[in-house]
Amino acid sequence: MDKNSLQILFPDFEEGLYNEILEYGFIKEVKAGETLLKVGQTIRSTMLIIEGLVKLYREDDEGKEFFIYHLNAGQACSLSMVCAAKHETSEVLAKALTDATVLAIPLEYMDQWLNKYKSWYQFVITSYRNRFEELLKTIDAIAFTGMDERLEYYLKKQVEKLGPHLKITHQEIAKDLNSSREVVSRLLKKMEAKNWLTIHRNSIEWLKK
Amino acid sequence: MDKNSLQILFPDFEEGLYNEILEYGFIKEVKAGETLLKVGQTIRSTMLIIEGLVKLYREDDEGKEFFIYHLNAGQACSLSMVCAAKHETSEVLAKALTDATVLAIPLEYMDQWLNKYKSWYQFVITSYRNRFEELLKTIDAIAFTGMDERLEYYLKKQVEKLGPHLKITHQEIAKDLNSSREVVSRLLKKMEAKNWLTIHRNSIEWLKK
DNA sequence: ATGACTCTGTGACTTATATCACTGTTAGGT
DNA sequence: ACCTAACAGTGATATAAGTCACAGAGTCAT
Repeated sequence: MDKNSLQILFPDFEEGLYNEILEYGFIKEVKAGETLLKVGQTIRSTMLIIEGLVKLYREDDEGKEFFIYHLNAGQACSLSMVCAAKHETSEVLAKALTDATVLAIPLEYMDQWLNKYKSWYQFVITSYRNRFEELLKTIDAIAFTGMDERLEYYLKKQVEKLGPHLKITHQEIAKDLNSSREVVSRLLKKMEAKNWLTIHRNSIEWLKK
Repeated sequence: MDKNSLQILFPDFEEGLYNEILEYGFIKEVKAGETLLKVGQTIRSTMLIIEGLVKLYREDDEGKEFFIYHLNAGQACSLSMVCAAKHETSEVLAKALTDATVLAIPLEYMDQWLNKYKSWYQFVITSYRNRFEELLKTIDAIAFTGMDERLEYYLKKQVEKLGPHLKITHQEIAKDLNSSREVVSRLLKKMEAKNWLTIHRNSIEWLKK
């Protein structure tokens, strides 16, 4: 980890802030599929994503996982910020979708920097706002629309982050949407008929728009 | 508005902060039913609720209103904080449920105080965390449970804020939950049979727990 | 190439919720 | 006291989504 790559990911930070991040942050590497953060886990540091893609889930009592949003390089886990600030435990589950590199900032610096660096404060506020918006959009999707639109919204989000060739099974999609494989299969068929996508074994190719 | 009543509502603020609030904040009175904040409206100040109860909604394209949470005296509209900080527009609809008094803080002070007053920073962070949690709980309710549990959760939230005598019609409940009156009526009947509540005209009395 | 396993497609059925149509009930204004 | 609206209850039906059962098709290891 060097200053240069930090600057590319977080271009608006101040000079001193880069130095402090390099001095006090520590790198954590996670393999694809591994869990970064469990529900109920105490958070001791704020996490900045340096490389890779992380998926955030909400979990219910029976262990069902409902996908809420992605975090990619250059973003921070807002939840880890709020929780860290209050020494509380996680409310969400975070999994690495690809191999990922995460920079952990011990919570004492998170606090200090908010007073010290305007750019850090802006970054934190912006992160909150963006996550808040994602949550609101998720609520829209499940409150106002049916599975067909939710599936479309879900696929679009995946495509945005991962490109049009999605390596994913119907079963996995169903799990993320808290639906069932058969329903997803049937809806995908309909979308294929409309030429929005093509279905392959273990993958989907998005064509629309 | 005097310092004393501020101290009761916001007991953890610093001396200087009370003074600045009194100096730069301005009072806004709203009648029950009035709209405090519209979707798309530019936010120029952060709002602290001094008196009354405010309901926050998410709105869809056709104007359907989905209830997300309450704000009561001593709380702040987090959304107004995030938006204000970025000079952006509102993503939610806020309505006064009772006559309400709101203290508006012009956004320039919101920023300054974060650097100046530790207690203000704590307050902002805590507000965020609480609203974030509410949103996650709302997602849980709609993603993982059926209308029966959602109705129960909804009624409990109302009772928490308003006491066990809820002056509300089935139609209004249905609107908040994005359901229909008939469904709500039937579910309420079932709950009445279980002695969780009694149904009156224009009101419900909560008995459970 | 065979067998085992995972992924996908599909028809039949169940269940929850929404919608429609209608009736009865209560409160308030004149 | 009567009329009108808003509110509430209920059966019938429609629709979306979840579940069950099973079959075919691709992939992998031996």
